[in-house]
Parts: sequence; C-alpha cells; structure tokens
Amino acid sequence: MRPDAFLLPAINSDSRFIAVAYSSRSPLHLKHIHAHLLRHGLLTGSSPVAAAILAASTPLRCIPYALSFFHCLPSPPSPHLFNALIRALSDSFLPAAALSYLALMLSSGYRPGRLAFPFALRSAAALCSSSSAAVLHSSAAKCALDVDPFVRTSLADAYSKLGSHDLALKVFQETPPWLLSSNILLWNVAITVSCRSERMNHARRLFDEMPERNVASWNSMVDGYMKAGDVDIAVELFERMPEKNVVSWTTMVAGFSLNRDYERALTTFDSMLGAGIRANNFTLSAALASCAKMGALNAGIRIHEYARRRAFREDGAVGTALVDMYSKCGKVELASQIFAGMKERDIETWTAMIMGWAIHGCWGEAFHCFEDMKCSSIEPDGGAFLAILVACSHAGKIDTGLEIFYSMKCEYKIQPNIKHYTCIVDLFGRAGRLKEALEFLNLMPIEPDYVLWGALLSACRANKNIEISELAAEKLLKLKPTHSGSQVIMSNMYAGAGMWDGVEKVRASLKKSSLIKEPGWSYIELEGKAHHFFSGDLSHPSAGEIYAKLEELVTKAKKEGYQPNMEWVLHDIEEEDKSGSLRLHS
DNA sequence: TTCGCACAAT
Repeated sequence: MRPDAFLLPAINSDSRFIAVAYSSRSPLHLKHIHAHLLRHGLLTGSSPVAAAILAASTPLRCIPYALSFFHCLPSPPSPHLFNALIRALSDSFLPAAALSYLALMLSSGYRPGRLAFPFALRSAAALCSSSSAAVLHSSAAKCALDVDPFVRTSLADAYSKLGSHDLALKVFQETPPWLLSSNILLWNVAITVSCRSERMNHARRLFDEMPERNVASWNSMVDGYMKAGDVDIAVELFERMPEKNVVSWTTMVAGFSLNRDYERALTTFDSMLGAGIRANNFTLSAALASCAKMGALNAGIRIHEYARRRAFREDGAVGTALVDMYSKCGKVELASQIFAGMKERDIETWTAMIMGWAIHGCWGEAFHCFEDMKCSSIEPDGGAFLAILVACSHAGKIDTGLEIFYSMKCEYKIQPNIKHYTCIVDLFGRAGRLKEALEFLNLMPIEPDYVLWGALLSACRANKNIEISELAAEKLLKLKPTHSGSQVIMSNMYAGAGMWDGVEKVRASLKKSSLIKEPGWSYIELEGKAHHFFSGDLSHPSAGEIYAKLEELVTKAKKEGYQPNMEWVLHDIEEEDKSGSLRLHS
C-alpha cells in the first residue's frame, strides 16, 4: 500500500498525525507515518507524534519495531517517550526490558513521573519480582508519588499479584480517606486481595462500605463467593447486579463449573447468549471446560460451531479447551485434528493432548506427543509428567513409567506430588504387582492420601488380594470416614473368597456408622438435554420404553455370549436381581 | 495515553 493512500495530512499538523497513528491497524501503517515524518524532518525525540507512534504500537504488539523506533530517533527521547516504551514493554513478552528502560531513563537524568510507575510495577508483577516491587515502592515514596491515585492502585495491585496480600491491604489501609473516596479501583484491588486470601467477610465489609461500586466490584465479589464455594450467595449477588458485562457472565459460567454444577454452567452460557452478550475467549474456555468435565459432546460441538461462526482463533485457551473437550468426550481423533491445526501451543495444550491419548489407551501417540513437546523446546512440568505417567499406567508400561518418574526428579528437578505417586502405585497395581506397589508406597517421602489408598484398593480388588486390601481399606476409612465405597468393595471381596465372617464384620460396621453407599449414576445427552439415570431408576417419563429396549439389547448380547460380571455386585442379592442391577445402571 | 474483575492441562 502506498502511504498516501491512507494518510498524509496536507498541513503539518501534529494532532492529525496523532489521530492517524492511533487509528493504525498494523505496524506497517506506523512505519509509513514514521517514514513520512523522517522524510520531512518532522521527527524529534520530544515530539508528541513520536510518543503517539510508540503508544499506538502497544496494542499492535510490535515490540521489535517499537525498540528500533526508539533507538533510531534523531534526537534524545523525552520522558514521555520513555514512558510510552516502558508501557509497551510492560505489556509484552519482555517485561524485564521495561525495568531496564526505567533504569536507563534514570541514568539519562530524568525522574520517573507518575506515569512510569504503574507500568514498571506491572512489569515487576509479570516478572514475579517482589524485590523490584519493593524498590519501586520506595522510589515512589522518595519522589512523593506514592500518594498519586494511579501509583497507589498499581502498588496494591502489584503486591496482590505477587501474592503479598498483607502488603497490598496495607497500601489500601494507609491511604488517606480523601484519596480513597474517589478511587474505586483501589477498593476493588482490596476486595480482590481479600477474596484471594480467603477473607470473604472482610471483602464483603469493604464492598458494603465503599462509596461507589462499578461492575468490576460486583464481579470480584461474585468470583470470590464462587471460589469459596458459596454458590447461593454468588447467584444472589449476580442477580442483584445493576449492570452485567461479559466478565460477570463468564464468572458465573466458570464458577458453576468450579463447583461441579456443569449443567448450570452451560445453561448460564446459553442465557448469556440469549441476553445478547457476545462470548469471548474466556467465556468459551470456561463453557468448553464444563462440557469436558461432564462429557457433553453435543454441547461442546455447539460451542465449537459458535466459535467458528464468530471466527475465534482456535489457539491459546480456546484451542486447549477444545482439545480437552473432544478428548474427554471420547473424540480423541478430533482433538488431535484441532491440536494439529494450532499455531501456538503452550504446556497446557500439550498436556491436554497427551492426557487425551493417555485416557484412550493410545500409548504410542501419547509418548510421541510427549517427545514432540520436548523437541519444540517446551519443558515438561508436573502436569505434563502426570499425563505421560497416566499413559504408562493405562498401557502397562512399568519400566518406562518408572524411568520417566525418576527422570522427573533427577533430570528436570521437579518434585513429584501425591498425584504422581498415585500414578506409580496404579502402575504397579494394574500390572498385579501389589507387593511392589506397597513397597513403593512405604518409601514415599509424603503421606499417602485417601485417593492413593483407593488406587491400591482397586488394584487389590482386580487381583483378589485380601491381605493388602484390608490394609488399604483400613487406611482409606481412617483418612476419609465418609467413603462407604471401600467398605462395599471389602464386603464383596470377602464374599468372593467365601469369608463370611468378614462380610458380617463389614456389614455391621456399615450399619453402625450408618454409611449409605452413594448410588452410581450415568446420564445421556439427547437433543441438548441431559437425562440422568440411577441404578434401577424408574423415574424417567419414558422408563417403560427404555427398560424394554434394554431388555431386548441384553437378550441379544447374551445370545452373542455376554455374561455380566457379577462379582462386584453386593453378594446377598438373589442371582436374578444381581444381573438386573448391573444392567439397569449403565 | 496510564490502574481493577473472568478462561484452558493434573
């Protein structure tokens, strides 16, 4: 494109150049303005147009150009230009450079103005550098700039992001009332900090006390209650909100999902679209995660279609959520197609794909994926190791699994957590090597939790090992007394081995503790509606037809040689009923 | 032109 096609004010007017710079849609536009200014000798290090070009480069994310622009100015850059560059860098992949340019600015004899601090603090937070934040805090205080509302808010925000909740609240509390009353954002930061440090009562007090609230104040509270598990209060606040934006809706979708109410997450997503609010990347990722968690393939496909219609890039969080959704809904090939089409993959994307192959028992694909990830210079983290270990345990690759597990500690310096250990116990257990599982468990440097004992117990059940299962069940029950499933397993194992006094003992203790085994359930998704089924459930309006069809299928299956495995059903039910309770569930 | 709230793998 020729530059003249879209710009070139006829007169030498800064304000028109500035307007054109801000309306630029690509770095190329900025370069044209740049060239024009150079050609006519209009560019200096202190011209407002120069600052505008740098400022306009921030949303275009062209850091290399911004840097070369800055360094090729015909005269020394003004503080204004330093600020613009620091801002662009603070929001980029090079936050450390923002701090370097702040230092350069100081050594050039400039004092950082009230504009430089917020950007520099944002960089410190992006770098996870508490020490930088502390240095910036004291320099701001020396320049008497820490009373500036923006600087104060940025300080509190940086401390909050760095996890220094108490320091963030201190900044808020030490703010004089006359500064506080007009600064909603500082209140909002204080609310967010209180929520993150699990002080909902404190957050609520601030929320009730603040002189004026905006939509973000409400969103923070709703999010806080959701994260604390207080779904009802979150819903109540959400309904009372005077104004809802896309963040409010996304918070609800993600909140329901976090609290395992996936159906409400999806109906909320639909209500949002119905209210005429457009979904963004955040919303789609949250909604897709709910589909993945409950295996709602059709809902997932619908959301995928929405994303395609609206030309969302299937990258980043949305791409990862799609890979995860298709994998968890049984469509690992589709997941793999999405994965292959993604241009940017981060550790989470790779992990979702490896886990997808792993849970489908595709060992070779999972392993190749793991190796490809390392080749594309992404260091595996704990999550990626967990995924490949799951692949090993599902495929019975004991030696490879152990090798990977030890390389994690020795080569990658990653401390395995309880989930990794559980995976190894599972690895031995599935292969029937229960003694080794137990030995491994006893040598673990961390305390086993009930999930781990549960994995061992399942392995014992599959391998009919009474001795170790007694130990596992005992430990499990001690750690999680409400876990009735382990008792039922024990009862069945005793019965299977003909140890009737064992059965009696478990029965007695079950009765005494009045534990009731939660019934297993499944659901099927039909035309966008989920239908739940419990074992022996007759509540569905079409129950008659459903069971007739089931009967027909089971008869057919029996003719083909199907024999229900009755070992795992409680043993005191009559034979006839036993096979019934198996097929009436799933 | 500067500050806040929501998302993806285990």
